[in-house]
Amino acid sequence: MVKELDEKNDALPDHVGWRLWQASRAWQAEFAAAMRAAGHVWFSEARAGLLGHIPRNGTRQSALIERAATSKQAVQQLLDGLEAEGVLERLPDPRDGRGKLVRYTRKGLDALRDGDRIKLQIERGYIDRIGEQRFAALMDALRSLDAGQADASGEAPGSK
Amino acid sequence: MVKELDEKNDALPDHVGWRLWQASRAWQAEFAAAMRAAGHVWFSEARAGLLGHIPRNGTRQSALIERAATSKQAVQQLLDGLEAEGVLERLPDPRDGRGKLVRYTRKGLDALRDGDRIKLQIERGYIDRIGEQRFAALMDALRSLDAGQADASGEAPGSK
DNA sequence: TCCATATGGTCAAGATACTTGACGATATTC
DNA sequence: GAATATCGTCAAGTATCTTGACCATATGGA
Repeated sequence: MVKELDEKNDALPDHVGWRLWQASRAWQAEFAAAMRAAGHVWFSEARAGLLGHIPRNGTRQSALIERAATSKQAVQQLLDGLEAEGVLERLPDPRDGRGKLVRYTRKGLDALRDGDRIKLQIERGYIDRIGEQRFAALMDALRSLDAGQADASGEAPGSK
Repeated sequence: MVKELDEKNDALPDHVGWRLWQASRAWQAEFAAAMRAAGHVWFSEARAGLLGHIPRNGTRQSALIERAATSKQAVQQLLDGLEAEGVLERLPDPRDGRGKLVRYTRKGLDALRDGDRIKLQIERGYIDRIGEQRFAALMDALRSLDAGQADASGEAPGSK
């Protein structure tokens, strides 16, 4: 592999968005690999994104749709898949004949447990890499960022 | 919309991975919306991810494949699309009969220019939200994280 | 020089994730 | 009750990415 001279590393991006994207991708790849290695072969990033919005005690499907920033149909399809995998189950909502409740199965709760363990492992790795202080500053900044936008931002698509 | 009592906010995730993912998604949504509003309707996140690996003076397709963490076929398909949109063009590599060079068209360079402007706008918004210091700490942590892993990490798939 | 092997790129087919549009069933509001 | 809104589903299409197979050109060594 010859290093061409006229292709010297002419500035790859170094702005917040790029850095966030790269960091997020790296984290997800590491996490997904560990989850699959732990036997949760059904795991995918899209599914993880949805599960992140489902608290341990379950939720109503409609509430889930509000939280996730996608269309209700996308949420539904992910739920279909997770239900077929036996990670979740859907029950009729006793308080609303139209609604459904989503909750974890035993298998789903096991996955959450493994996920928590893996998260801690990855976090330890990060602290080793950049130090406790930088890591704390990172979390602080990310939390502030989140808090600062909660209101504005965009509409979920497909909600016609 | 009635607030059910037994559904009170039972801990949504608050770990690095989740925060990074949310922050990354928010940034990308904001950026993509602004790009499309600026007339670059061909813009998508996947395409942006690829363009981020193409320096302004172009690159060889094979070098691009090394940088992007996906299969050569995925890269090719994205390039096909971007070429069809007139954002990029591919030329035969004069130094390697097999190779191709990828470079921006006028349209592509215009988009890069608008992109730079939008990035700065978003960055200013972030600084307004969380303050200069937190923002600097965020960038510092993200850069350290990136530097600290450059070596390890995973193989690109599909490279059989 | 010629052959084996590696590399750069393409074609094709399938899986996943997501989007839009249309539609029933139940709630809510007046 | 009737009009309207909400909840969920079905169906079809698009974008992205994956794997596998395949040529064409380079490269390295006998």
